[in-house]
Amino acid sequence: MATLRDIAAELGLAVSTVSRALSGQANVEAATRARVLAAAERLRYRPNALARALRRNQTQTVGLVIPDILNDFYASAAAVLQRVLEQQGYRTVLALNNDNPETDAKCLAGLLEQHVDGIVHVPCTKDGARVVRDATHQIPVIEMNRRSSNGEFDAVLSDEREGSRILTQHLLQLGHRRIAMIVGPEMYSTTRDRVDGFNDAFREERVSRDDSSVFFGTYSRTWGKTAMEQVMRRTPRPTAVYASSSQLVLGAMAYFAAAGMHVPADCSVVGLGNPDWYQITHPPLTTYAIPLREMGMIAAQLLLARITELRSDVVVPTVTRLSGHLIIRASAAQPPSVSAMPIPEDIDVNT
Amino acid sequence: MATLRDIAAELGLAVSTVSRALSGQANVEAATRARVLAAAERLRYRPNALARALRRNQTQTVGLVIPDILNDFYASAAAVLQRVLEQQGYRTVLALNNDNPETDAKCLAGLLEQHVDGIVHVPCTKDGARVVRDATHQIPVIEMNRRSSNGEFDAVLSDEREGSRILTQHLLQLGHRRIAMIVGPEMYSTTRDRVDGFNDAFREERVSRDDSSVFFGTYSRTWGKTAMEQVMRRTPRPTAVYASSSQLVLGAMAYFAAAGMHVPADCSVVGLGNPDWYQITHPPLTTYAIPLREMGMIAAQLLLARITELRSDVVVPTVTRLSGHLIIRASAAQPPSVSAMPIPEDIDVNT
DNA sequence: ATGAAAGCGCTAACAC
DNA sequence: GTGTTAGCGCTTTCAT
Repeated sequence: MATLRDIAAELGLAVSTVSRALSGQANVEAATRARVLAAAERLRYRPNALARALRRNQTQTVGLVIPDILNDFYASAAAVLQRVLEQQGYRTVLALNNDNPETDAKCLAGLLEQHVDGIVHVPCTKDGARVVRDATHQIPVIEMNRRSSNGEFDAVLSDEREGSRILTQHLLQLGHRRIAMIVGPEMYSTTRDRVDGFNDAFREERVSRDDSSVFFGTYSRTWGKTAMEQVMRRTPRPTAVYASSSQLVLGAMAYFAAAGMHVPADCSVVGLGNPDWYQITHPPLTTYAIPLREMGMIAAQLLLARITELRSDVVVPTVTRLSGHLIIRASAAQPPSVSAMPIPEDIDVNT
Repeated sequence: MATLRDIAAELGLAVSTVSRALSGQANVEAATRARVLAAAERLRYRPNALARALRRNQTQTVGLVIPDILNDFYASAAAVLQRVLEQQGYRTVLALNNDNPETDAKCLAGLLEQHVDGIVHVPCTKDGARVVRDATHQIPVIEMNRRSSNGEFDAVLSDEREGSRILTQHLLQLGHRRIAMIVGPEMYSTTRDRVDGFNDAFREERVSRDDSSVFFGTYSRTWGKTAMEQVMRRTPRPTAVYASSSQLVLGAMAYFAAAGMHVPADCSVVGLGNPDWYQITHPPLTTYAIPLREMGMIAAQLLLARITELRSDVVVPTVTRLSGHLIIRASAAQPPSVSAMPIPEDIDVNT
């Protein structure tokens, strides 16, 4: 690998001069700069980002810690975030925590050792990135999508409570009175927000929530299916289901297909989020789209701002909450006046 | 940030001793090591990966260059790859090239500057990662999924030609004679393989390919839809469609839904790949599943092997080609003896 | 078993 | 405008 020293030797200059020439600083004669550029080209010189980072004490790298790269929810935000940061000359290193606290801690620690300039984090614990705050070398952290309960960090969220309320209201206004809501672990702020929104809608519409219930589990396809089995065993049977993540939707729809039930004739369904394939489910899904791309963008910009910001005084954490929008397609309709359809037993959804 | 020097000062030791103690080397008295460990803990010492990398000339980092993080095709492989590498103590930095040659070159160059120890690359040009080979500092490159035509690199591929053949054969054996195949750009090795497999099947089944055709475009939802419009305008109309990527499937299915056509009654459909949602399309999709996770795993292992391998003698590039398997669901059936259904005009798929 | 010293490739303060 | 110097935090000979 050619280094500054090689160029300097080749040209009989000092390394510092070569450095200045290459990094476009003033105080270098035009002719000298030209010679340096030519030599750099000739020797195939590539700056060593490591050495530069060590010296300047900034890596031009940010860490992104998300639960799962296969989930459209995080991948959408990640894609935009990566692009924005790249445009500003920052690299993004991706770490996957699988919503596992231990893995999460490892990810964070790794990024710290790597001396990233900042972190965008989807927390999965109460404490969030406390590790980073406890570190001796402070770097900005932006929480995205979910929020830890320690309130020390900036956060970019979507208004899932509102989305949930709108979705539930839609169902209520269609005439549904027994609605099943399928969610993941209660410990995530998003889960609580979603449930709160669910309750808000009943309150607002002055409908008793007694006949409706919330099924807590995990945000997985399996739980979507299992929960549906439980839902359909209820008597009287719910007339609508709110599957609050794409994975849950997947499981729920698989259940209906395997059970030979028709949506929305036999049961209405609404989802949350809006991956591409929501358009081609049968029928296309009514859902509340969350502005994931915007969230990624804003998280990136906020992080950039925090990084370049004067480290001088204490900054007060900002919480940005973005609204999504209801997309009415065909999976939610009025409930049947009577529902006497028998429920099949032992359904195998894994086809 | 606490450094080795801080610990050394605290304990009245030399940095080198502290370094040895911390990195678990021999020649350190047990008592000394204990004191060092305690001090490190107390001062919240975190090793500086940058300094270590600069000194040791290896970063314990590998680069992964893929076209698109939102595409299940790449994300599946990426997820596994990341996990395997992490287990072996390597970080993965993700770079997205969008199948754009310029972006690709930038990604590669950036990774080189960052001194990654190796790269896994989905090439989008004839030359692939030639930039890396031309660099003065050689690092191993593994091509994944697609192959550049320069043959200098190891490659981990799936047998898409075979998959394509099997899928087409399935259609042929069901009785289809007019099959439309929708693909992306001819310049990708995968596209060519898929088309070759398509042709193989006709040859093998001794069926004339004259009534069937291949629609080249891009691997996008839009092209899936547009291509379908063109396909359905053909007379006589094809009885089956082979949409050779999930994005193309998405577009095609959206077309059918908007056109009010039924799969497979009005037209059979087969896909390629196997994202989760293929199970809940209406009807569930018959497809050829590609072992993406295995590919990611093998690419990771191969890269690790190349990295740790003696740099001594020239290695001859390995090509690993993995087979997938046909999944028969319900989207492909026998063709109707007669098909006289009119084709609707001006369909809006963007619902 | 421990210490001293050199140096990875770069930048930045300072001298000239 | 250019050179000299110091040093980022670490590993690794080589002495002792």
